[in-house]
Amino acid sequence: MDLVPKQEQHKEEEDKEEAMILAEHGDQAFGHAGGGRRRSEIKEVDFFSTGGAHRRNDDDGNGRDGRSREAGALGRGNTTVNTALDLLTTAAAATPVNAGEGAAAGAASDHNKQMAVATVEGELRQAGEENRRLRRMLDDLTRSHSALYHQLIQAQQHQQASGSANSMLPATMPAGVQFMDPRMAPAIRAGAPASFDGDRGDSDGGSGSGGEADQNKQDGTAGTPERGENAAAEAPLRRARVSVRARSEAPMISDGCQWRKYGQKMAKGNPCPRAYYRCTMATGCPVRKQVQRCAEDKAVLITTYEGTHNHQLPPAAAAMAKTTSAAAAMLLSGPAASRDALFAGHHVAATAPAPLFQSYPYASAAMGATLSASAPFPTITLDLTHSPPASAAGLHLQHRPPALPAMPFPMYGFPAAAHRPAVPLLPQPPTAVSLGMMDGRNRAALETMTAAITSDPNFTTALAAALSTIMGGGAEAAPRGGAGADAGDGNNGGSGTEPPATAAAAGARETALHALLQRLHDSRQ
DNA sequence: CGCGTTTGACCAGCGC
DNA sequence: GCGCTGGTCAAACGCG
Repeated sequence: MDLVPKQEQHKEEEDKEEAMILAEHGDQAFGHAGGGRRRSEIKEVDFFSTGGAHRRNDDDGNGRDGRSREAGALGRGNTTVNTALDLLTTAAAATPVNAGEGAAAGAASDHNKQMAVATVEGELRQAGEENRRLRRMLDDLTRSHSALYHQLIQAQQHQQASGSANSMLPATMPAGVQFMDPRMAPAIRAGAPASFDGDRGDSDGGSGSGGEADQNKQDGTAGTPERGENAAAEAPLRRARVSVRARSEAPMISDGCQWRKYGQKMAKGNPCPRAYYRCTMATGCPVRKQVQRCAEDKAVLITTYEGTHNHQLPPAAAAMAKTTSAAAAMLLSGPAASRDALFAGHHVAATAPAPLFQSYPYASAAMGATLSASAPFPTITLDLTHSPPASAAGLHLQHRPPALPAMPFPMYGFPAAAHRPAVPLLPQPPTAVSLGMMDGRNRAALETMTAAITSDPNFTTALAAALSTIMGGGAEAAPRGGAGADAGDGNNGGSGTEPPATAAAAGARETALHALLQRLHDSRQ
């Protein structure tokens, strides 16, 4: 698990990124001086698509070639943080000055040019200060995360020392992380910081070789140590389920995986049939899901996930898997008191160490998550259907509005609180965007975004990536959309009717991220 | 013809 | 032990 950014292999992209930043900021500055737009509008921030993170508008004449796909690894887990933001201040400032030197046609013209240059320099200084401030925030976040992670490792070690080998892993490992992405387990147990692992879950997710390897994992005694060593412990945990409630007219929410329907039953107390799907992205993948419409509100689609993927996931699928894994982790590692109360009558395999859950102080409330005590298995429900009313205009990006909206949806508070418990980011009730008011495409994209942001074990990295992306300038709202469109397209099983994310969804993401940043900023003042 | 869906049958767990 | 329910299987069917 490499928290260390892949700086070497992405250096070239970063260099190009810096050039892009320069161009854009220069454009902004002149635009401002001339009464035009103050800043280039950020059109899309895509955390997940293969190319979206670096996709941008070509208005500045620096259109990207095919390398953007490769560079897009940032959204899939490239932990590279563009920390070269300050460079634009000095480098960009030099450009207009030089441009002005050779154009001295007259005294009045010179004066105007000097005024313009002064304005530009002021703008650039402001931008530089803002960049530095953001970097400080990022550093703080990184430190906070490291501290929390250290707590987690300590808890693991403590558990390992005091408990049996079998009980250790389920007790300390977020179950979903373990099962949804077994590759993370060794690194976590070794104390290595987890990284936004989307890059590994996507690159060859659908390749035959990967499938073979996955099959080996599946067929062998253990593709990963924990599968073999903790087979007994896995059994109960695998029964944990994560249910996602979302308003959708589509027969199935787009989660990036391939599913095959293997059954349908009429469930008691619900006129709508329940469909059973199993993951077909790899042979033998044990993950299954149930899809059923809510009896009370047929517009609400209830998707329940169970099991662990034994294969690599495309970005979109990884995002959803992370959502479920985070939820499962919260479910299985939550504070004993509340969980036991909720799960009275259910046996939960292990008790989570307090430090682990301390990093999720608001998780349940923030995510709108509810725990079911009546379900046959421990089930956590992520209710994405309820959210305070808000203007749909919140979907549209307002570039640094005076008063940024609150978190677009409850889950946004989760990571902030998770990794900066000392900063009261969450207590405010969520307002802004109601998922229930969004159309299916926006919602799917937002859910995907939510997934990555809220469930990523290394939120700092995710935030860093997002910051880097945003600071990189306005990304083009590509027609194919972000949200792992590439990976999300060839999936959805037979009912793949959900379109890729839209620009509106990207706008929502931007707004959300701005809100997050604003809260971080406010919290520090 | 291959693949995915449909649908009735079968099985296991649970409560009474 | 029996019945109910959830979950899965597998043959039949439909579609491209």
